Amino acid sequence: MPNPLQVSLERRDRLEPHEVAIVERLAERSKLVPAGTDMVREGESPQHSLLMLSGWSARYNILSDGKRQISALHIAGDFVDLHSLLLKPMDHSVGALTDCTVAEVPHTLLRDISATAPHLTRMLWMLTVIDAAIFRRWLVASGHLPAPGQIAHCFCDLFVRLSVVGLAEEFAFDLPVSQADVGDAMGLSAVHVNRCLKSLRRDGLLRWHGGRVTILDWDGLRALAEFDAAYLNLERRDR
Amino acid sequence: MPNPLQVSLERRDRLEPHEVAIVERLAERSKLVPAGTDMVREGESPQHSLLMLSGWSARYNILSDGKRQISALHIAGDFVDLHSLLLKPMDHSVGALTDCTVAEVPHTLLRDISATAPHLTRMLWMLTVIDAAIFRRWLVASGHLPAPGQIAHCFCDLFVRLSVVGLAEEFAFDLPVSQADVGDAMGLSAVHVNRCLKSLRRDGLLRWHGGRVTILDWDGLRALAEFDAAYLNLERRDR
DNA sequence: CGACCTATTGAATACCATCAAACGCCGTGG
DNA sequence: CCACGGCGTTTGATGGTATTCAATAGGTCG
Repeated sequence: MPNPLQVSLERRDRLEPHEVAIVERLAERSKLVPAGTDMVREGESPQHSLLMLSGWSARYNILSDGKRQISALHIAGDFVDLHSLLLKPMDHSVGALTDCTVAEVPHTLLRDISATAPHLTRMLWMLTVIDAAIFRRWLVASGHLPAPGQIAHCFCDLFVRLSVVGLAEEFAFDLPVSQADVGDAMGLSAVHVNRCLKSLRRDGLLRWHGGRVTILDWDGLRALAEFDAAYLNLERRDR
Repeated sequence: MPNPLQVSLERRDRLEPHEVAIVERLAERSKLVPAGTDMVREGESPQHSLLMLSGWSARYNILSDGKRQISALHIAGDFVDLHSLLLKPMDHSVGALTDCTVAEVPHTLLRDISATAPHLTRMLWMLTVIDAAIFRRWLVASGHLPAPGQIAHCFCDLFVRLSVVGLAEEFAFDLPVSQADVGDAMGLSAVHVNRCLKSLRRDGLLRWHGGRVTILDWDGLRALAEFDAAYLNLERRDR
C-alpha cells in the first residue's frame, strides 16, 4: 500500500522508480502524536520535517488575547512543515487535533534529495507552493465571502483534498474536530459557526453530525463557496 | 548595482560567485508593464516567471460579484509567479498597480538551475515559502485583528520588506496605490479603510498623504498589528 | 473649464461577537 | 442504578463593527 505522500505526488506527476524508493524511505520513521499535543512549536528550529500519515493537525498561532488562530488544517499526505528545511525558526506551531501518526524526515535527507534528485525536489517544492495556493484561497474566501460561504469553502477544500488520498467516500467524509476548531480556522466564533452550519443544513447543502460530514448538494455548496479546485493542481503533468 | 533579487537572497544566505552570476542573468530580459494592465492572467500557463525589478503589483482574483480580492502586494525583488514553474494553470492574475519593470525568466532556465545548482534552487524555493509565510500572516491578521490592526499589519509588513531592498527610508516609504487598493487587499470597503486611517492618524501612529507613508510610532503600530518580522526570515544562515 | 478619480464624511443597515443559559452525550464514581 | 461533571452543541439577547448608499470636497488632467 503506497503511503499518502506518494499518492499525493503521483496525482500531480509520474514518479520514476528511484523516486518512489526515496518517497518510501521518507515515511520510514513514524511516531504517534496524541490529540491535543504539539508536534512542533513556534520558535523551534527543528532538524527534521513532519509528514502526516494519519490524523488531523492544525497550524496555528496564539495571539496576545490568548486566542488561537488556525491558518491551515492538515491531513494524511501533507508535509506539514517541509518549509522548516528553509525557514527557521518556526513562526507558528503545529498541533494534533486528533491522534496522529507522523513521519520525521531528517533535513539532511531532504538536502541530499535536493542535491541529487532534481525532479523529486521540484515535486516537494510543488507541495509547498500548493500549500501557498491554499493559503491564498483561504485569504480570498475570508476577504470576500460571508461566514457561511467561508465555511462552505473550507468543506469543499477538505472534501477534495481528502478524496485525493482516499479518505472521502461519495460526498462524505469523517471530520473529527469540533466546531470551535473550525471557528479558530475561519476567524469566527464557535457560536457563529454553529448558526452558519444550521443555515447550510436548512438550505439542504450539507449535514455534519457525529463527526461525519455529508455533502447533500455539491453544486450548491460550490456556488456558495465560489469553489474551483483548480488551485489544488490535480492534473497530472510534467512538473 | 546588484538587482533587488540578489539583495533579497543575500539577506538570507551567502551566495557563491557562480550563483551571483546566475542571479544576474535572471534579470537580463526586462520589460515594462504599464499601470493598470495585467502581467499574467488567471487560466494562463506561462512559460516564464516574472521577477519584479521596480513598481508595485498585486495578485488578485475577480469574484462572482465583480469585486477584486487582492491576496498579495509585490515590490522590487519579489518573484511574483515563480510558482508558475510548478503550478499550472494560474489560479489568479497579477496586475500592475503602478508602471512596473519586470524580468521574464524562462522556465527552461529555472529548470536548468534546479538540475545543476542545488543551493540556489533551495534559495528560490525559500522565496516561495516566505511568500507562503506572508500569506499565513495575512490570514492570521485577517482572522483575528479588527480592521485598524489589519491595516497596521499591512503597513508593518510593507515597511520591512521595502527596507530589505532599500526602498524605505527612516520610518517612511512611498506607497503609490489608492485606499481602494488597500481595501481590496484587506477585504475591507474603501470607506472603512479611510475611517481606519483616520483613527491611526488620530492615535499618532502614522500618516499617509500624497502617496507617502510616514510611521510616527513604530512600537505602537507593531503592538496594534501584533507584528513580529520573524516570519520574513531576515537572518543570514545556511539554507 | 469640466471630467474624472480619490478622499472624506454622514446615515441606515447587515453581519458577527459576546454574554448567558440550556441541552445532549458520555464518562466517572457514589 | 443514578448523580454528577465536563465537553460540545444549540439557542436567545444585545452591542459593536463594518457595509452600503449617498453626498461633498479636493486634486489632476484633458
